[in-house]
Amino acid sequence: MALNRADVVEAALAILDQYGIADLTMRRLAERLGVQAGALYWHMPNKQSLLAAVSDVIVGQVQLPRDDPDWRAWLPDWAGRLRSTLLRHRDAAELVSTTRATGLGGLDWLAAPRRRLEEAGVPEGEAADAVQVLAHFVLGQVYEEQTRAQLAELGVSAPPDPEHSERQFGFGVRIIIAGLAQSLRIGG
Amino acid sequence: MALNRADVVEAALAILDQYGIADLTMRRLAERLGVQAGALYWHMPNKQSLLAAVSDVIVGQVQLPRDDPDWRAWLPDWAGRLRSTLLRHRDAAELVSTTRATGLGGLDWLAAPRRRLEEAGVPEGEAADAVQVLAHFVLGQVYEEQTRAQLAELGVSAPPDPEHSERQFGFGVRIIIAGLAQSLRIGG
DNA sequence: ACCTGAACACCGTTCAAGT
DNA sequence: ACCTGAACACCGTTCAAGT
Repeated sequence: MALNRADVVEAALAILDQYGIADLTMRRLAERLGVQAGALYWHMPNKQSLLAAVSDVIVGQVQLPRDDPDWRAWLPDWAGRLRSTLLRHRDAAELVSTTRATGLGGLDWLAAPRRRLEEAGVPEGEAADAVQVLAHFVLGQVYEEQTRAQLAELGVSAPPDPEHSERQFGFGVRIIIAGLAQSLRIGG
Repeated sequence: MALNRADVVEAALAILDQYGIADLTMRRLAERLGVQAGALYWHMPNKQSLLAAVSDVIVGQVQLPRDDPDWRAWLPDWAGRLRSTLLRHRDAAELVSTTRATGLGGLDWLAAPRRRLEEAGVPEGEAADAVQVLAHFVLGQVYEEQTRAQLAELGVSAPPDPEHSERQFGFGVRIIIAGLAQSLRIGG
């Protein structure tokens, strides 16, 4: 059977998970699919689009928290889910960061937290900015976690303490939520 | 005269500023220095180290704010200086982010803000975490600013509104400072 | 000590030609 | 419609050999 776009993206994600972003090359991907490298360009315009598609799949896996009347509980929950989804895929934070920066991703995965803040009475623009702050923190934090974990795998550095990462993450999220609560001066 | 490490790093920074990180290749760098690519490996162990060295030069250019009895004024000042230093060099946010994640940078450029918080009475560990939150935000924000600016240069997207970036940055910094002030419950 | 020349093992992308 | 084969223009890195 002939290949389709979804097959290509799925195989790319599998390579990412197993070998990391450095080994996610068009040639390796083609090999895994039993096809020549050039064939991939029938399904994708270029590598950037492929990476964006993989990024979309990953952030699409973030499950939204149940409704909670308190946005100060809902938002940390969401941030935690984003983090654990990223941690499930190798180099995911790096991939999602670059995709976000280039604006090539086709999924507006910050829409949900943005809407949650707007429901709480935060004006549109501020809700967008607020979610951006949180997203930058989560991506930056997980990026570092994932890089350090891989360096440890190579024996370059000591393995990172998972509890420390957890604490650091919680601390950052709390700070941002507290700052939001004060700056936006809103209720539940 | 024979080349030295400093010459190599300086030339690398010049290429970064002019052409961006994608064009900062060992071969182009060698060409600019009038030398064969292999010669660079006499001065640097590999490309990663070169990038880390360039990153060190950039973050080393951040000038510290004058002493201010109020850390709530000092820290935003520092964040603003970090941002403008990054904006002066093409792709600097991306470069510094990856260097930070890999831990290859030789410069502890977060030491100053960390110390400033400790002087204000924040316990060591919390000061480090707090500065980390701020750093992740600045890097993430500028990363996006720089990528969008380059996309606009290529005519791919509309040029970003500098006032919007400014406002968004100020908003994020304010949120984080407010959150810190509340979570750490410290004085001037 | 510092660099050349040349190679090795790769990349992403294009495109005429095949089926 | 979908893929092959082969090329183009690159990469980072190594290393014997030169000066």
